[in-house]
Amino acid sequence: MPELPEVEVVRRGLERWVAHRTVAEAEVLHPRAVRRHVAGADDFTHRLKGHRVGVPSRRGKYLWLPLEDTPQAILAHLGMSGQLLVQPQGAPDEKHLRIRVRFTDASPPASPAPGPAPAEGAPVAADATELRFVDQRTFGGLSLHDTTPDGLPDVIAHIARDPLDPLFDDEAFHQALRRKRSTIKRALLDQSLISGVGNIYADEALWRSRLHYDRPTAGFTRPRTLELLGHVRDVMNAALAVGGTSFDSLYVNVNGESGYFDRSLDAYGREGLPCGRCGTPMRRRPWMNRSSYFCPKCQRPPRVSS
DNA sequence: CTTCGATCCTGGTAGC
DNA sequence: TGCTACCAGGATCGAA
Repeated sequence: MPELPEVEVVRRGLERWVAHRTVAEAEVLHPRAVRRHVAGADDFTHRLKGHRVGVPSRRGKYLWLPLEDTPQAILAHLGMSGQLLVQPQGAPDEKHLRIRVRFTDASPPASPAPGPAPAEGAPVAADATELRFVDQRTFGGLSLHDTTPDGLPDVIAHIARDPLDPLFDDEAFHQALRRKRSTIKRALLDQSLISGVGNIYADEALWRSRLHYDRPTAGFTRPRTLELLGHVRDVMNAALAVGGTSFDSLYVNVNGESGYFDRSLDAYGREGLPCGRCGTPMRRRPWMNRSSYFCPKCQRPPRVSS
């Protein structure tokens, strides 16, 4: 369940290992992984071939690799279980390998290869690596899109800036909340309002803010909105500081190492465990076909709650 | 127009 | 043991 910090960790890995390399060949092993590329798998592979990858960018949970000297980019979304791995060529295929991209050139010099060291007596060129998209549940995928003049893939123009973006507009976000007839957790997960927040960090930020997930947004005061945004940024920065998070064992960062931190979360997944502030057992409630975790004492439900 | 719920997918696990 | 049911959940789409 990669959210913004995990995706940013992947982006950094791609910048390190894939930027400025030229695509030799792409191979689609599962058509569903390119379903957002409407022209199909063959078109996807043909159009990648021979292009040089630029510096990866990210907005919210989306990341993309610009193709240099073209107005196009490879857009990636990891969905729930997607991984982008940089693996030595010849490493065994992962069980859920969906897309493979080989390059004509090596990684930048002076770079130790990711992954396990080559077996003794069978040396592998240190930078003979390829990019792999691995995804058990195939909610994620890759696709090629035209970019807008500011470099954004056109299909994600509706995705809002994320809270770590210097151009994120706190005041505009607050006014949007006030206009909504919605509740705060729904709003936090609405990628057209604020991007990059998923179920885990939403629960964490709400716990820190002592806000119940069903609280209506219309009555939010500016200080309350700003405090919440502060906590959203804090939980994301904390996760970034330890190299991304989530405890779903499916998630592995771009170098093939586990990106999950051991730090216990304060809310998510803590049903029945004591609240870190007041000791009250935390609760889990079914919510939008998933779960919300909260402290029933610190995070009181609104009066008019379903 | 906004809001909201169903749906996609697969592997792990709980329960019988 | 072997089966079923359920759970994880981001984004999209269509219904209300």
